[in-house]
Amino acid sequence: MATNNSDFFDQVFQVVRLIPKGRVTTYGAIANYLGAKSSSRVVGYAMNAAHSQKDYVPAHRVVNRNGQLTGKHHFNTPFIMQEMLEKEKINVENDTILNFKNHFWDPFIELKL
DNA sequence: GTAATGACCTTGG
DNA sequence: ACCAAGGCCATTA
Repeated sequence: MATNNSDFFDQVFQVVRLIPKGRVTTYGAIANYLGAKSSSRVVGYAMNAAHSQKDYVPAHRVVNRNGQLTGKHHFNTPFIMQEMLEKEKINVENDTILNFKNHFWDPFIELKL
């Protein structure tokens, strides 16, 4: 361990960066992909540190199981997240992604673990 | 060092 | 079907 306890965090960042444009995923999916489905909270916490990361992390493409933009308030502005998603051709209304299942990006299927 | 919180999810009543 | 509580891991006070 080279003084890098971001092991789990780095994993999350890697997966999030791999999310293609116009697609979204959930914390549980990432956690489950990493083998820690019970630790979905840590995934969300990792996103909190995403801003501290050197590389940009599309945290706006990560939402909860309900497809709700729970972490929009953690961005620079609470509107940036929805704006970004709309730019990705993703319809967002009432802080919730429409056709969420249609835009859902599953690492298990896409990354074929 | 202990206690409480958090961008969540699952299960029980 | 709806409401409530627990669990998991890490960070911060």
